[in-house]
Order: sequence, then structure tokens, then C-alpha cells
Amino acid sequence: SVQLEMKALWDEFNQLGTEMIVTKAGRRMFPTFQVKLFGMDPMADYMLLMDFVPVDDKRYRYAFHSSSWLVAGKADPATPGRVHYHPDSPAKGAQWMKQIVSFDKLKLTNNLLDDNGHIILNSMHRYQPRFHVVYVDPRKDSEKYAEENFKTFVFEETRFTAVTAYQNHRAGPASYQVDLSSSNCQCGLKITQLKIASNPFAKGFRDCDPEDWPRNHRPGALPLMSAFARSRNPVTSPTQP
Amino acid sequence: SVQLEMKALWDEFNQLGTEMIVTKAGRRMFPTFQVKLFGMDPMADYMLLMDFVPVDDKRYRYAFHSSSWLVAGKADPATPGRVHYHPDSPAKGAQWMKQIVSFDKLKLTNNLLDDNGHIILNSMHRYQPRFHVVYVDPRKDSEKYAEENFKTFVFEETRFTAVTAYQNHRAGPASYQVDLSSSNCQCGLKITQLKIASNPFAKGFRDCDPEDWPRNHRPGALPLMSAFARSRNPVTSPTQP
DNA sequence: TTCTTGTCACCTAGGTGTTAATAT
DNA sequence: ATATTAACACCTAGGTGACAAGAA
Repeated sequence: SVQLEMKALWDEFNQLGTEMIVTKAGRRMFPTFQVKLFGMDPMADYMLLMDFVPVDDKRYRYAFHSSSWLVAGKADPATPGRVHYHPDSPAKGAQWMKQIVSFDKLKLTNNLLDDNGHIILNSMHRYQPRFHVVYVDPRKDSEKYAEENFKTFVFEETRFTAVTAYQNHRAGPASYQVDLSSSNCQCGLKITQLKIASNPFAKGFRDCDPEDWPRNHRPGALPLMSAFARSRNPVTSPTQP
Repeated sequence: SVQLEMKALWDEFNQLGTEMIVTKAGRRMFPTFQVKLFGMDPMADYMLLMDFVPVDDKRYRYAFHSSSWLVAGKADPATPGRVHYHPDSPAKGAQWMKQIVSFDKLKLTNNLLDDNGHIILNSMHRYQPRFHVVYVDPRKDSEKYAEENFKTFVFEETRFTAVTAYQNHRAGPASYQVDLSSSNCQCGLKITQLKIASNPFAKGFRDCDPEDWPRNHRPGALPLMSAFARSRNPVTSPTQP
């Protein structure tokens, strides 16, 4: 069995509508896809890999005025279907289970001609990450058993929209939200704020007191409270008089 | 068989008398011990590891006035004998052979109570790195064959003196060398200069034109020429009038 | 308009020799 | 005297979102 790490963080992003940047050179995911594994044969070899499947056959665009995603037509032609093998593959079950498995080398690109082995996605399309565990069958005729030698795990909270620049980014010129309930965005917190608050590499964009959140950083409590607090009074806030 | 990478660089250091810094927290080696492997069974599992054995039973000290190492007595009590497993171990022969194997995670310490798994050495003692390849025998009674299931490789040019601060560092107050031929140091270039010239992380201490050495950086020619050139006129130079 | 690209300041994370202070 | 330690400026290497400019 597999347990998704940082599920609480994934849930927060998912509530806002997760966006993942894609670039020509390749961009890591944040949150990073990380799992804990259980119940493997400690002595057997396994390959761990990920791929990404379209959630639907649609292309999207972001409506700033309503702060929501709209269908913008049928999906663009499918990108080359690639998989990302965890670089430690193959390894023994014992090795995989003894620590969190992190896919932090995985990068997303929108370059159809990418030759760095990155995952190729269409911008403005929705994707579902999938995680696969493949048992390396020592038998000579292992191809015959290919069907029973792998297992796939899907965590719906890791779905995201691929973008070249954050869309759920700032309010439109109207600076208020009319229909909050039908929006993917259920609060005033924007994707970029949550990324800045939770990704250590974006610390340069934090505007809160740096001495503030070590105190709030308790087990079970995500270090996002200050970001939430600040999100109460932006120009987009529906509670603004 | 095994081929030492960067042999030319190791040779240069060895001519000067290689020194490796040891610290409480652990310090990497430079040059890094790196090898290419040949003739393994691509499908078999191997463990790769290193250890360090004393070259002799002596303690040394560095005589600044003669710029040479002197015996300072019998060796201190032996340090806990540790080994460093390459972190990719175990892995298939094919995986080991397809690229250079680099022991850049290996760290040296003088802390006898180290609990980071680093290699513990006595400062001011000489050591010989050793490289071991262990075949992971799939047989049940593999312990019986332990003797024939490993192979050890020693490259004498990788010998070094463990130090807490560089010794072959600068000339003493006399600022000349009396007996160059009996010295380990066969030219005016000092260990620190060679380290600074060849270790990218020490680039901050280079005083040569930064635009200088990309031009000199051709295959087979080490990027040390400017360091050599500058070493012709220091205060220690025997050709000084 | 809408989307994409490249550059940038600002981070994380960690490897250098230097230097001054401190042991021993 | 000699050897060790800790703080430090300066690097490598690379991951952030912001922003301005460009493309469709």
C-alpha cells in the first residue's frame, strides 16, 4: 500500500485549484510528489515510476473577472506520453520502504521536442499524476506476467492544471468576486501565495516577519497560517466593505 | 578492472604531498576518489566501498623552515576502522559500469566519537585509500565464499596526509628552501594553490583572470597552467636573487 | 487579448580556504 | 610552539515567482 506524503498540503492546493508551471527547460512540481510504501517484499527488486494522464479532453482558460476556470474548447493534440522512473530504480523493497520516496527530480515541460527526458504536458490542460510500482520478476518468461507484476496508485488530490504562468494569480480590474461558490477558489488565498508560503525556494517573496513562523511550526500545523492571515485583506476579498 | 579518474590531477597532488583536511563535522576529499569499472557481470549485484589504511606507524609534523615532512614519533592509537559504502550500493554491474562512480559523499573527520558514519582519521598521519568491489553472492551459504567474492584496488597516487589545516602552505620566516631535492615538495607550487586552482568550490580564492582558463581548458591539459605560472615568483622561490 | 518566453533578484543547500582565537 | 576550532566571505549549483517583452 502507498501513503501520500504532505497530503494536507496537497489538499490545500487542490481546494484552490492546483497549478503547476511548465517551462521549456523543465520545472519541478510543487508540492513534490512523495510517498511512503508498505508491504513490499524486502528482498525483491522494484521499479518506481510516475506518469500523467489527462483528466478530460478539454482545454481551459482562466477568467480573471470571475476568478474561475472555463472550458476553452477541445484538448490540443496529446503530448508524447512519457514516464519518469525514480532514479533509484531498480532497488530492493527494503530500500524503498525505509524512507520517504521523493520524486523531486521529476520535471514538467511544454516543449514537445524535449530531449532531457522530462514529462511533456500541454499548458492549460488538467492532468492526473499516477504512481506505479513494478515488481522486477526474476523469472525467464517474466513478460507473460507483466499484467500482474505492477500496481498503480492514483491520488486525486494531486490533480493540477499545467500553466506557463500562474493564472489564479490576482483579481481582475473589477477587484471583487461575484460568484464565489461556483469558483474553484473557495477563499481569498491565491495559488502563488500558497506556493510562496510553503515552498522554501520561494522564501524570497515572503513578506511576513521571518521570526514569525518558526514559533507556529508545530507538528500537524502547516506553516501557512501567516499567509492565510494576510489573505484576509487583499483587494479581492469579498468581505471588503 | 578499475581505472582511476583524474589520475593526472592525483599525480600532481601526490608530487607535492597530498594533504586532506579533516574536521569535526566531516570534510570531503579533494580530489574526489572516482573510478571507471570494467568487466563486471551486468546482471549481478555489487557493493562498492572504500576504506583507509595507515601507510606506516608514524606521526608526522611539518617543518616550515625546510618545507618538508618530518617523523614526529610513533603513530597515535588507531582510529575506529570504518568503511564507506557507495550510497548507490547495492546495484547491478551494468549500472556501475555505465558511468563514472564518484565517492563525493565520503567525508573525513578527526572526531573519534563521530556518529555521522564518516571516516575517522588521525590528523598528521599518512593514509592509503582502498577501493573494494564486493559481489553479492545469491547463494544461501554465501558467507563461505566471502573470500573469493571481493576484490580490492589500491592506487598509490591517492595517498595523503590527514591535517586539520594545510601544512605545505607557506614558507617559513627564512623565505628560502635549502634542500629541495629531499623535500616532498618538488616545485614552488603549494598544496593550497593547487587546490584553489583545481577545486571549483575554491574559485573565490583564485587571483587569476577569470577569462583566462576557459581558453586553456582543452582535453588532456589540466586547468592549472596559470597557477603554475604564478608559482614561479613567490617568496619561496629558490630562483629568487 | 491571451498566452509564452527569457531575465532577474532572491532564495536553499552546501563545499572552499582564510583568519583569528583557542587549546594543548 | 604547534595543532585545532569556529566564524566567515565567497563560491557552485540550482529552485522560486515577478516582471517585461514577445508571440499568436
